[in-house]
Amino acid sequence: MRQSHLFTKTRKEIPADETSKNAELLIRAGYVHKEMAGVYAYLPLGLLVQEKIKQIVREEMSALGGQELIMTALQSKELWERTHRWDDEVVDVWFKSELKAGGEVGFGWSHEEPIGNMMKNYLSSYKDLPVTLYQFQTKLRNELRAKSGVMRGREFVMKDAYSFALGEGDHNDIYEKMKGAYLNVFKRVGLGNDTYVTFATGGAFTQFSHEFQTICAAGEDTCYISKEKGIAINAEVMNDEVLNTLEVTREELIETKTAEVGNIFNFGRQKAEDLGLMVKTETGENIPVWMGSYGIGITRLMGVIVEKFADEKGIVWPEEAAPFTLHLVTLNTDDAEIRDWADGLYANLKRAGIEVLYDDRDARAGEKFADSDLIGIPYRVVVSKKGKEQGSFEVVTRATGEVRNVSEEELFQDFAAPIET
RNA sequence: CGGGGUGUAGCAUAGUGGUAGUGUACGCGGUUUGGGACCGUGUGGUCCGGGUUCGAUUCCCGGCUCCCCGACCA
Repeated sequence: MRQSHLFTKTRKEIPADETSKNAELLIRAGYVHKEMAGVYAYLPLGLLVQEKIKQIVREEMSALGGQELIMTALQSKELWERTHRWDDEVVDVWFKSELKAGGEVGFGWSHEEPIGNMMKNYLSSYKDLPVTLYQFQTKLRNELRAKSGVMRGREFVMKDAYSFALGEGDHNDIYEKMKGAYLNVFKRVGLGNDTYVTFATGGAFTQFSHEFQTICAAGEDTCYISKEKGIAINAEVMNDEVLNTLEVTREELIETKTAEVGNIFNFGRQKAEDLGLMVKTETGENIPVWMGSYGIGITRLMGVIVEKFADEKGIVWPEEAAPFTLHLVTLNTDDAEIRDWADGLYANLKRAGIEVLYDDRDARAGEKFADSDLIGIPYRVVVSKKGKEQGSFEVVTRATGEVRNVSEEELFQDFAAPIET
């Protein structure tokens, strides 16, 4: 994409109404627009990042047999009443509205009930199981207090998955696969070393649920972590009994601020029983199915990535989450020869399937570099008169600041996308 | 939801009971051109409703907004 066509602009000033690093940088660099407290629009650059993260999640969900769908934003009052979760006293994040024809609807803050209910149409025999579904949905939650930029909004994108299995064995199999898939996701977006499978409140069906907590100063949770044992315990369940169960001592654990980037939850048969989601067994008996639900906050994950990798100059995207792989920055744009050279390189890079943002603007070097640092694309390729004389480009790694001078041939060797076979 | 604060131009800010100033961004002219350059010039603004007053952006009341702390986060 040509940067001269990008409608967003960067800003030098820090927005007065943002104190979180993620929102400050995402706004300054032109990734998001704040519509109201806790509600952000995703602009072209922000949408590219969001789609990158979604694609990673999609690949991992697909790999374990998940099927993608999309449920509705409007939800049935009667359905939620059936599971006693319509009442504002029980669920305090509901947005609700009225139908003109009469009756109330809710705006989806979760989709466990609707998806479980819907599956009554499609699951009738043990032969239909197991099945895992997932979606990317904008969740609407009437939070009393939005905060931490995109990390805790009233409107946010979540990947939620739901599994349906005949028995505990099959369920556990899916659950463990899901755990592995989640770890792959966090590894791929560069958070592998700082993300822990965390023991947290289990609810009615199991002693624990598992959260995926990433070490992050801007996070809202507190965990006790042992790096050596790879164990993390959410402060909310931390006690002697839990320590004994997990065979770990208090002294081994370090108290750390974390952000919850995902969770996986086992409902047992209870949820299906509440909803009347039954299948026939081999012997003709009707039994409720075993359900699990699995979430990843896509937009929160984006915020966590910004928080963790940004430096004093701006955002630093890990390669797999970056809106583009290369930031092609051309200097000396008043020189037609240089401009043609850069235009040609841009065309070739695109043809080679490399994702590139081309800063073709007629601006000074300082401004272009400052913008490039702020936007945070992993590699910057500088085209200049100086380089032209030497027949090379300068490649700067955003994360480390490392500078290399490479020929066009070397550039393509380094960045050309592998041919899909 | 309890407590505290806030609101002036696209953004960031100053100031005042009597013509609202600066930076940035933006337009135009010129000098520059490898780390947000400079000179000149121009466009653009007091959250909403009520009250006090000859006159309110300023003072008072109410509302809304946004931010922070706490609570909440199944």
